[in-house]
Amino acid sequence: MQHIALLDCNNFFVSCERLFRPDLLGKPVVVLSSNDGCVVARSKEIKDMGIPMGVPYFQIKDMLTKAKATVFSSHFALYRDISKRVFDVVRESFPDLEQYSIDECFFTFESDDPLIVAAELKREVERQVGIPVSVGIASSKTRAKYLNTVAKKTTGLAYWEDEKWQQEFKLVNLTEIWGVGKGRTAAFKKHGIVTVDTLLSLAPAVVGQLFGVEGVRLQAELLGKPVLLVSPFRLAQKSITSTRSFAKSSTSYAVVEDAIKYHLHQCIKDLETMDLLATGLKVLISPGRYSDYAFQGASKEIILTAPSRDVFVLQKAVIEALQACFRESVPYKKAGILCTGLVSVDKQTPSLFSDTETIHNQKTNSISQTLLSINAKYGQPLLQLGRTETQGRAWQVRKELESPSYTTSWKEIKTVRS
DNA sequence: TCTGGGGTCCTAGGACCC
DNA sequence: TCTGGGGTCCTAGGACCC
Repeated sequence: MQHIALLDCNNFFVSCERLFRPDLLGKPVVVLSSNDGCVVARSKEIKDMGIPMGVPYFQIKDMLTKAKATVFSSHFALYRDISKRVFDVVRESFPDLEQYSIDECFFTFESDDPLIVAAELKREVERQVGIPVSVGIASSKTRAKYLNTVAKKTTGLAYWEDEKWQQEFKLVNLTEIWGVGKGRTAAFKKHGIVTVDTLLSLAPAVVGQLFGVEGVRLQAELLGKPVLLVSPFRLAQKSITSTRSFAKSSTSYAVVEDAIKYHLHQCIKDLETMDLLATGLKVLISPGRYSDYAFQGASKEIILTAPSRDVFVLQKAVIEALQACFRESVPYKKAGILCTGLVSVDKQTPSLFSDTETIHNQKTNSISQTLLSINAKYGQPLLQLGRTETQGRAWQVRKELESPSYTTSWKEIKTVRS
């Protein structure tokens, strides 16, 4: 029988931090989002205290201190590295896995006793990497997702026979289902639909009429008929963004421009890594979401005459766009760049109008390359075109509680004595 | 004082065309 | 007084996810 499994790391960011701080096992730990803004990962002890996901740090700081919780800023270089190690182990047994997020993957397999297969994999990941994982197994992705949450509450493994689905699934609240958020919950509720069985009792045509294609898809998936397929092939990425909130808002053009340049460089670095070019760029600037200026955000899109990742071409365009949408007197709290229309370098179509630009690009490309390689060697961002660190301090993020780079920097590698 | 960042997909509505 | 209909393409914004 064909099964779809979802393997998910338990409290992933917390588990990564604990890997190098085994003294924190069994103790309350949280990891914060960028800027030390919100809680994005919680240990079981924290969840048991009733602290919800995504709550602002400042609101629960006292509570955490009282509980003697350990608090970390997020450390993505570490998490990405550990993530890769987890999937490398899964890939040994299931080479066609589909990586769904930094801490989850789907894979398919055939077996009459799926729990044995999953138990073996769980053991192996935990032995080789040390990150605890849970596996849910079912006949559709949406069902597997749900069983993963069941697994997390029990032994870390879950698989249900048909009978069990009939009995147990009926009264599950739709809010617990993958793909049902605030909007869809409200739409369902308007028609008196709250639990899984009510949705399943409707004819597909009715569901389609009321809730569109997404509704029909969801209904089939919940019935155990797979609509979303597991595929190892990642579709080409469609956009790259780099955005960040400032530690303090600012009305200074120079500060915002500096942030924009920084994000452009981050995007170019990603384009370089993925060997892609961008056809469009968008400059995004916005004030604090909770300030009086909340709706004064602005953005400006630029369509390039030819796909590019040349820092000279892009920076010029981006600064023009910023000047066009920047407003004096608005206190900006966030800035960023969105790259769209990504194309791979070998599929690049030369522009009808870009004769001169091509020549220009060849010259400037080598300068861009040189900048990138210097930065890659010495750790970025050492050298950036037209940018100095003089404005940097003004918008830099807070990251006061970051753990050492145990696995990605030789300088910070852990010393073990015996 | 202090409220994340990076993605994808869908839909409604405007612009445009014949 | 009376002012088309149908199609495509694009974009902004919303919903959702981790």
